[in-house]
Amino acid sequence: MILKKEFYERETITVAKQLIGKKLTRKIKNLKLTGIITETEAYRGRDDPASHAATNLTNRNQIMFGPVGMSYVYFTYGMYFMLNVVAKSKKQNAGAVLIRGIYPQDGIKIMIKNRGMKDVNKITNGPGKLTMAMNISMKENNLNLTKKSSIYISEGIIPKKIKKSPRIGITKAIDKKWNFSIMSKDYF
DNA sequence: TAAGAGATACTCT
DNA sequence: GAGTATCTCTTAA
Repeated sequence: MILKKEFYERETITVAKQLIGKKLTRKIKNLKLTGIITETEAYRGRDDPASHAATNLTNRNQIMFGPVGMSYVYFTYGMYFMLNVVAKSKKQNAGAVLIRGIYPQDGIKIMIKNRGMKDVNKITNGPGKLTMAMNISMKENNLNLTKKSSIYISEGIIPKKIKKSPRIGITKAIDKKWNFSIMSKDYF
């Protein structure tokens, strides 16, 4: 079951928490790569200084102001792509959830090849790593994740325990615990 | 095993 | 021109 648009049309933080344990699918031609989402972060709009959408509309962040359930891919640190899903309630002007980590399910061999390292526990446990393993780049920006296409998110497992932490790699609003994660042993 | 720094290019001011 | 929602390697203990 692919998650519908309504799933994303809620408070960004709620969506971030509920995306934990869901299944991310990436299709490349006849290849299928999937993984269980293990870590997410919520980024809101004007009320969140750490968010790209904290300032006015720009070329890069405009997707965060647009329709929910779309992908928001951007480039950072000169090397890495980040994968986000637009998610916000009707009251918010903007918002998105950063997918920070997955645990590989299908197509593990391909992901190992894309990453050039063998340890399955380390090939997709970071936002820059998973986009590399799944071959995600700016071409995957602004796609509809609620439809069966080259990327989508569907029902996965019910996580046992979700951990809350401050968000990673930011300097503003570090008091907000909007990072959610599970350990692989907490899947069931 | 932990800590530190370099790589590298795009976006906004 | 400065800063960045990161990763990996190197070094040292």
